[in-house]
Amino acid sequence: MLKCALLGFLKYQPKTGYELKQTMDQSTGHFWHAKQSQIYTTLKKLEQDKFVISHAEPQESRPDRRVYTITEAGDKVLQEWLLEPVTKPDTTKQLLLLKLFFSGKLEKEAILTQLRLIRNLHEQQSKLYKTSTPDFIDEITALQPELKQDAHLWDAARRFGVLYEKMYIDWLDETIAMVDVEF
Amino acid sequence: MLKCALLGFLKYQPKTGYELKQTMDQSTGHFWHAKQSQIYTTLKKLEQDKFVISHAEPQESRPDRRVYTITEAGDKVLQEWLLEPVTKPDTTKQLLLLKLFFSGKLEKEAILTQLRLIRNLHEQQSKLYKTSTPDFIDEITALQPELKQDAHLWDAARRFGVLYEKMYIDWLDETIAMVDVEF
DNA sequence: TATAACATGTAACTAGTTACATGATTGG
DNA sequence: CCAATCATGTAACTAGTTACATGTTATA
Repeated sequence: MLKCALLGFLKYQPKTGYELKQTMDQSTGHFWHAKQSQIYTTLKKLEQDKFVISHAEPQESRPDRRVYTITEAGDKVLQEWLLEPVTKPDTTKQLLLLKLFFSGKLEKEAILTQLRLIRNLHEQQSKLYKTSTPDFIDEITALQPELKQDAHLWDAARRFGVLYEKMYIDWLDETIAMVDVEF
Repeated sequence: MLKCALLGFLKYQPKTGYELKQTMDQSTGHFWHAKQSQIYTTLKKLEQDKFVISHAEPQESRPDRRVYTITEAGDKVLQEWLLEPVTKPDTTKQLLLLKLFFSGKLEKEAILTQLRLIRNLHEQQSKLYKTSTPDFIDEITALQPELKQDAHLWDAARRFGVLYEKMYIDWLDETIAMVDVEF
């Protein structure tokens, strides 16, 4: 699906592999991510399939920037993919839950330490999402009114992050309390 | 990590690949799953590494059951894995969010249909988790008191499922309402 | 003086999915 | 009679990760 994600970003504007990585990290990072190396190999495949074309922009003292542009064929597959409904919930893999599931024989403190460590991480993550974005939507709407709806959906995805982190922390607090009592 | 999950289950008792699949689906299914084929190939690797041993139990009119047992070496790696803390939050991939993120140019009804479809799925999923388990913990504690703590952690994992589905549905309702107003 | 940002990519690997192949028994 | 359950596995594939390789410029 990374293919479709890259096409999605390139639909807005042509970008290099390097820029795509940054854009992803800043926007879809919390629900879709990829390593730089995978982005480069996927772009190569997309170009073989003629869903994107690239041209090299020479630079002094740096490797050429290879800028990718979506083609009509690419636009078509993107459109088809967007219209094809998601028909099953994502099966997420949660390492922490897996480990916890098998941790019944561990010492109380080992479990609590683990849970508190993860709690800190989620606390931090939570803060990242809380930058207010109604403003941001107003700004986009003022500058690029054609992106108004896009901006609302971007914010919906951000909201998911906010609610997810809140839920996660609530669950951790409840679980920490339970371990405290039962172990 | 499937390796560790399989070792975790085999620690409780020897099982076949087929049984491991069923056990996973019923217990860790919502945060860790695997296809039957992957389970078989992973068991083979675990046996090469001497972390499990297997023996064939002949059966009439069916393939032999190949029952896997965890070895001492396997127990050791399991233990090490359990003690090694998880130091970063899971990066989950959410196909629905990815698609939604790029759906700004879709028709209002296409988006709403998609969101409602997913809402149904999560509604169903949600019901699966809501079977009360305080009873179940009491039962385990009565029959196998040595598993009492395990049972509490299994229930914590289930609780995560409950809270996750609730959060997801809340977010969907909020997003559906937003699309209704803004599109 | 070191490290982050810029900028590209390949090779080897691990993980996971899909499709195939086989075949009896049980329940609706 | 058809589908589900039991029960094993392989082959080919896609997806994703880790490690390597190169080299400049700006900033702290």
